Amino acid sequence: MNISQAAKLSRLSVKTVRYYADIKMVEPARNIRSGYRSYTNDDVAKLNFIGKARRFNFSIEECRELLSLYQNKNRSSKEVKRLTLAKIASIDEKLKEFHSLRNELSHLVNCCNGDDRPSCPILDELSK
Amino acid sequence: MNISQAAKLSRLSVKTVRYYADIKMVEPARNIRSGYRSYTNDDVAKLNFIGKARRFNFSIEECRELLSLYQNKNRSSKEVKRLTLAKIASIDEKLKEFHSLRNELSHLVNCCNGDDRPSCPILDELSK
DNA sequence: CTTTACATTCCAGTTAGTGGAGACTTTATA
DNA sequence: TATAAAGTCTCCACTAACTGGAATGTAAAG
Repeated sequence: MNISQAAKLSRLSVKTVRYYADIKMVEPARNIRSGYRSYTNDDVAKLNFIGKARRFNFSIEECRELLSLYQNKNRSSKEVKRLTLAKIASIDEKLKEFHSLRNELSHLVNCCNGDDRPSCPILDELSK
Repeated sequence: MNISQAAKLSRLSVKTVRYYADIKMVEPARNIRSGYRSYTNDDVAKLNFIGKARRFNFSIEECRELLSLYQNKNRSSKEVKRLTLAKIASIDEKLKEFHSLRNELSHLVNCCNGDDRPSCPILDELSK
């Protein structure tokens, strides 16, 4: 199938699918006459896999690792679990950061009148 | 003072301070003989302000807005409060996303043996 | 006078794509 | 069959907010 069909089936944009070909993540065969990329169902399965992994916040490089584990039928689940635990840890870090940011900002907002006068505890804090 | 002194006082890197000059956020005077950037205490205060706002997750463009409000002694606190509330809302969105990611991933991890056998519910989910 | 430290500009790379131009192929319509 | 429209190709530029490095220039110290 052509790229737009593969894109539709994997719910990715054509541009993204082409990008994944460029970075050698999912390299389809080529139609010799037209030069068009020619995707198999297997290629689409890989695209789907990557799309889902990306939505799970795995980076492109992590997707590459997962994809190679996915394709290796003799792999152990240990490595996959390790990657996933690392991802959870990094998400936890971001959660912590954002939680504390949220707290600080909402504290400041609560102190700010938000009226037409110039006095502003938010700016005061930022300039300390 | 020269750029490295300004960088030290504002706890930013020299590269970053130079970058803020390039994008016309904090444009110092120049020493005519050497061409070196010459920072005043006021410039350092601005750098500090930006550094803090960046740590609060405000984008460069938002920093620009905040900085102009900061410098306008007749500003109303309304606008600052509006920007800050919008920032809180966007942080809340990210928190939500990351929370649900975390839940899904930790569910998968709990289902995965993490041993030397190939069976892996994480990969199974990603390939669905 | 030379070494060293600090400064300058400019170019490239980072992440993960997205947008657009210009050219070519395929498909649909008149 | 001619033409128009749709799909695809490659290549380049842009996004955010810096960071790293090269080549070059200036200032301070010994």
